[in-house]
Amino acid sequence: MNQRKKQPVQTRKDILDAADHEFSRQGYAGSGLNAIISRSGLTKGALFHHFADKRALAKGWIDERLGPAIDALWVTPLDALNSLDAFRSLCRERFNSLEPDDTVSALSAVTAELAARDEMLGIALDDVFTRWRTAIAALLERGKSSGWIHPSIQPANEAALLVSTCVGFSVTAQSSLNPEIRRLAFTALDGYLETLRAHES
Amino acid sequence: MNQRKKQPVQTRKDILDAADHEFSRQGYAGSGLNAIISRSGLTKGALFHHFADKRALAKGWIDERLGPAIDALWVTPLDALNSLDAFRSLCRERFNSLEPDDTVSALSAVTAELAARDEMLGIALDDVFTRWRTAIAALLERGKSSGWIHPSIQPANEAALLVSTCVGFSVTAQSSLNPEIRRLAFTALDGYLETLRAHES
DNA sequence: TTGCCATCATACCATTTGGTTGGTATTGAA
DNA sequence: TTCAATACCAACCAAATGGTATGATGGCAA
Repeated sequence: MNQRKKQPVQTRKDILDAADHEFSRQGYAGSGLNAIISRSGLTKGALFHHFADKRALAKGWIDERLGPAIDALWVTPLDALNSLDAFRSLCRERFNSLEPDDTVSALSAVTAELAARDEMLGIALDDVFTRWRTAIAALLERGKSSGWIHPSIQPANEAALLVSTCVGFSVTAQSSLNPEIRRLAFTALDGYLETLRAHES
Repeated sequence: MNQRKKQPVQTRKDILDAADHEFSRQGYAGSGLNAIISRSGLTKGALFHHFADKRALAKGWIDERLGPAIDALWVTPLDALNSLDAFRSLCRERFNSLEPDDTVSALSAVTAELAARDEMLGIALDDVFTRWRTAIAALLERGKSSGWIHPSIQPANEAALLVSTCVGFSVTAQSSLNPEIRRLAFTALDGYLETLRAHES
């Protein structure tokens, strides 16, 4: 009775949407399955039909929502860039914005919570970070070829540092009461990015 | 019956020790009070006698354990330094170590989990970060006076960036499957620290 | 049209959650 | 020695947790 029209694709999407909303805001342990199904408008039967358990739901969320969201915010834009100034502009756009970036902070929070404790989810999260790092490293590599990045720069090292710094931004920004701290840190980061430039000679 | 000898100071210490162990590893939401009292060897009556509720326990943990642990790892050592090389050595010692630093990663994880959601705990965590940032800024300020930090450097900015980066390290290190990433990122960080040096002339 | 499986809903389950209650033993001050 | 406040324990509690059992319905192949 009161059975909704059967639409498994949409149903799965609705569940992942609700999971995204909860996991992003409350973390993994902080999100209850009841809250998720309540938000999705579905029932526990639908949830456990599409996902084996809570972990599988989190895995689906990381692979199909969190990862693509990071790709859209960073990876894809980075692939299109071809100058240091454009890179600095993108960083400024992402970090100097007033509202805290909930996508990166969700990735950071769930990584801090789960990566060391759950191997499967840790690997899924590592995939996201790897794509991010690779996109930055590829950009710097292009810069070395094109001559706007200093030849002594090692792209993989800088990429690892930059991703770490982005994550650190999102976490510390949650804490710092005055949003000024975020701006101060970015100013320093922007100065650091400038040091990557090939010296005019 | 079976009443342990009354020692309120020791009891409170035991509870905070157990809370430290659980909160550091499982996070706030992931830590159950039952697990904490079970580890402490005490009972729920003792816990709720010394702490009003779970939040108050977390507040006590941050103020009396997590904060002082960060002070011991960073603030106090930083206060004793007086050269850029010594600063770089301290960073290398803290980050290039094989085992992940559980103190900073605990601070990072609990900040990502709570800072935006709980004002009281957020303020307590902000205190820890502020002391950390202040210690770095003070060091850089000394460096400018002594002439081993470039005059154009703005200590507050660099301090905010460095703390963010430290936090980012601890989080991303949890995820990255190969510990090499940590080393790559540190190498880049070390290169960045060198750019703070006053130019020989 | 029939039959069957995927897709849902409903009701239920054991366990765990943070938190209380009422009491007992200990302690230090009077 | 008395006495009240402190420190602690054991048992209990309602609510929420992740998860299951069962059944109903829809759609599609035969």
